[in-house]
Amino acid sequence: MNIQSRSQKSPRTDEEVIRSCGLFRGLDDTQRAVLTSMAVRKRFKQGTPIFVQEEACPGLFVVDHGLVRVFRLAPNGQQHVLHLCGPGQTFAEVAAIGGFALPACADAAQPAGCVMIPTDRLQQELALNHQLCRQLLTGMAFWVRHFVQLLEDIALRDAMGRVTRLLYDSPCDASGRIQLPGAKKDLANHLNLTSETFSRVLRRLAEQGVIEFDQDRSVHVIDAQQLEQLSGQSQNTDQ
Amino acid sequence: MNIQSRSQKSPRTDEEVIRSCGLFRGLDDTQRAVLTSMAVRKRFKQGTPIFVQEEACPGLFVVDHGLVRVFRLAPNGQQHVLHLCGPGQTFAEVAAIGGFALPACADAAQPAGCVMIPTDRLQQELALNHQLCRQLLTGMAFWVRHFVQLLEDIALRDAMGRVTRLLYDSPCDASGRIQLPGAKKDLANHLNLTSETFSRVLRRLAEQGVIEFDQDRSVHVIDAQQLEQLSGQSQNTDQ
DNA sequence: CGCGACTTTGAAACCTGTCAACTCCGGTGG
DNA sequence: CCACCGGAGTTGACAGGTTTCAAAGTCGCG
Repeated sequence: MNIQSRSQKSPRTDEEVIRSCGLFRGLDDTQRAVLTSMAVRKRFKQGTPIFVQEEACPGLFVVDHGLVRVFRLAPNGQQHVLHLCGPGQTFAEVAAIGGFALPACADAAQPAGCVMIPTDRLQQELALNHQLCRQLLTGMAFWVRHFVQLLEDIALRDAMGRVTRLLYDSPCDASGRIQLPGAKKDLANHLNLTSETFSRVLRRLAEQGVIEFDQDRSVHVIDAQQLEQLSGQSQNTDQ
Repeated sequence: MNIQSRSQKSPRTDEEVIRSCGLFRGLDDTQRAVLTSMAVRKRFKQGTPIFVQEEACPGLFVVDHGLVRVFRLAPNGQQHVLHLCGPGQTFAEVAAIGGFALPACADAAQPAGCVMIPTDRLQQELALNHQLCRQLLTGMAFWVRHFVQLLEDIALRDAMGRVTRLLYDSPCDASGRIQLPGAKKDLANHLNLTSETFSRVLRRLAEQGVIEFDQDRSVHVIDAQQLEQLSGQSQNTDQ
């Protein structure tokens, strides 16, 4: 499990937010300054829609604080949570860079503040700035790889496998406590499970002594080794 | 349904193959010439492994003729078919561009010929060539969008929805005949179904008069309207 | 306090995977 | 030429995991 590094304070400068973002890691100060100069601040109250799919993309968003829920809406009203974006993560990058309509919706799962780089200014900069292009290109490649893994998880793992993998990949503090981001129903949906199944799996893990519930939506990992083992395999309970 | 455009002859020059490829659409002649100069020919007999996941990426592949199966292998031996690549399609682009290990395996589902652009030469070129960078950047963005759709399909649709969508999106000739690419078991696996379920769904569609089987692995669409309707919705058989 | 959203829990229904048998087809070798 | 074989595809019966439905419990908030 990853050890949570910094605990971020809310008021950060645009430059700090952009620097904290994985997608822009590798840019030098000059490059970042260019992006910072284009940045626009956005704030969203909990539950507020940020954008709707099929619309033109307003820009590339970097989360400063809070939690953003990116989800895809099917014609019949079903929705699937693609990402829960916390501080330092980006969303709508793909549409902003590719220059097409938004493939998904987003709203604020918790009160959230973002830095937005408008699509047109980003495009202008991309036309001139070779280094930025390359940086985003490799960033995008990582992004695809991430999706391939997500796809594999949903396709090849059963409920237990998906949940344990989520826990195993989640950041935790030094004592092994994991703060679940967002509501359980959103997490469950992201794993393509119902909240009921999610709940049941968690209980089974607790009964087996692998985890314990703390109050306040946090989970304490007791048997990290078994958790790893469970998250490593998939389907078939054999062996 | 898309109308199949050209039927390609096998022997094409490297330049023609690269031009036919969606990822490189938008490049001018000079740019394409640069890529062509780096190109290496590869041929694979049916069933031959092309590469194995976790290896270093040899290069970016463009399919000239035949069919390539790209799939991910889980630790327990299960596999999931990510793509069936026909003529004009690329694979291993992500790893070649991002410069990391291959996230998936590939083999020849049918005898196949490919044009390969070696990773190191591609990287060299990307370092210098701004236009190529931009082109691949937007290409990559489309690629991500494609994955989001694939994810949505598998997450939000039931077996009937996935199969009808496959049929609806498949290229057909003017009379509405669809040539299924590759073996049914591979197609089924790509949709995250077993071949048994795939077969049953197809039969149900035939019983309802939506499609008819021709011999020779091809399908004749009778009621395109109903097919569209079925492919548009998901889960729940209601209405 | 009381409403509403989230979570938990149980029972039943459903879809899909698994297992097994059978057919069909192409290739091999006697 | 034909018997034999193995892989792909079809079909049926069955089991199992998840969803669905329903109800009760919990938490936060006006």
